[in-house]
Amino acid sequence: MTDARVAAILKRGVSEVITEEGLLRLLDSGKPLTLKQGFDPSAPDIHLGHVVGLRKLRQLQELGHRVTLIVGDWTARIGDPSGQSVTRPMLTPAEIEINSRTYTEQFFKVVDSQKTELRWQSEWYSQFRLDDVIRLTSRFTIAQILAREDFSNRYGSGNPISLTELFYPLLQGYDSVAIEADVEFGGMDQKFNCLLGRELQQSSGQPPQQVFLVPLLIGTDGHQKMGKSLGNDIGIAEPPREMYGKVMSIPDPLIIDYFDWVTDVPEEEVSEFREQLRTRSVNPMNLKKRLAYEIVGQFHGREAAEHAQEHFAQVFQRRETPEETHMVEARVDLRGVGRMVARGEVTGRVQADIIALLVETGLAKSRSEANRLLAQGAIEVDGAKVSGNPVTLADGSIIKIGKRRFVKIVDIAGRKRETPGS
RNA sequence: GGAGGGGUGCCGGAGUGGUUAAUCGGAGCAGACUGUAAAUCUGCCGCCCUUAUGGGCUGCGUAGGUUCGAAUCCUACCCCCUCCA
Repeated sequence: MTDARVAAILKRGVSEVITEEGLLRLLDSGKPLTLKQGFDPSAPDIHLGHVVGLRKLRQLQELGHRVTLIVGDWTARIGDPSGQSVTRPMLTPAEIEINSRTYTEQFFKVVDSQKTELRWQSEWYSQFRLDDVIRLTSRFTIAQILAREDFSNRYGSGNPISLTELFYPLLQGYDSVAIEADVEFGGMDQKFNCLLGRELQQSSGQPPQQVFLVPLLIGTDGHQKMGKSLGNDIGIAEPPREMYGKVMSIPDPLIIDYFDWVTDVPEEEVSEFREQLRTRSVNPMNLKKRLAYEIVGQFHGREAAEHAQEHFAQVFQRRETPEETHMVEARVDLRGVGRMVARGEVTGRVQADIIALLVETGLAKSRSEANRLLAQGAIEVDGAKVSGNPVTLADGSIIKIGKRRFVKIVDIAGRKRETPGS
């Protein structure tokens, strides 16, 4: 009776299910399943790439299944070698704690917290003794580990592989044993690790978990899988405008994948979009606007999505200055910026050292960078391009840097003069 | 333990005594074009002073040394990789 719903779940945003028969059998059994999802607390922010899988968890929760979220506080010490980068720095327990809190908070924006159990790897690994480690490692051979492509590539090209990295898949796999997982979820790059879990469960006398692999969403750069460290991510905790804008910046070929994997736009409509793109009967930008609207709406609500859309149209399409009420504010004492001299107390206008202002408000990393921006004509104040220093501005002036960064100046000193009490 | 190779800017990777803040590619930033797409073109891309011209400082694993002058030569040390055992 759940067949139609299950079929829908398996249709979109799925790369591979191992094994599909196994999964269907479990789903048909009527028993609430334990869906395993692990996370590495070194990266606290969830982005759309994660959402592809999280949506699947959510959908299955709605059929009555339970998610077990594993905090990888031990694997985080190693750093996931999936990919090909080298060993990462270890995290302190305090950092892990903070990251975990942020992570779970965001996690539950997609997944139902009522149907989720949170487990820490340290629950079982802190009890581990050397004989446990030996027992675990003895079940695998180097050849098995090197069967994994990124390991063998690194090995073949002479890049280092630390022994601890070889442990990563083992630990992740053993987690499945510890919680008796029925299904493990992950991106395609987790295939090897998930399969290892199956083997460990089998040799521990448990039925092997099914593996539910979702595709890897390409990031805003259009080339690499989405990841915070690559700077091509769209975080689900980002403010609506930011999120909307980032979606608008994805290259056209990604539009359909995004619709398909991270929105609820009906299948038929997505097919229509695909066709329109193919025949060029639509300006892709319009589809992207719809996409951005859907995505922002999913995380911030309809109203925020509408505002973001309007803001986008205003600032980037009509090239107007955004409403001040939503602008980032830079609180500075206009009399104290750099070495500039405050004049014109009466009108409130002062000659400000724009370079110092940019640096002090964090809009430029260094004075050199600020100078460069100025020299390249990237700075506007109150709608007029700035070509030299100093610059006349006042409390409430708006500075624009490049195409998309706007900052409103709030003069602390000025405010103080007006309201001496606060 | 032995033999060989290597550590250069965010990444890749040139450079083996001076004109090298360090060729080139990628990433990034800015400008033009535009749909905050792609492609393309242009400029920038260590820090600081300077309106600008220009100048100063730091920099090629670490610490010393040779030299008028070193990423480039010498010494010691640290780290990485490959092969043999």
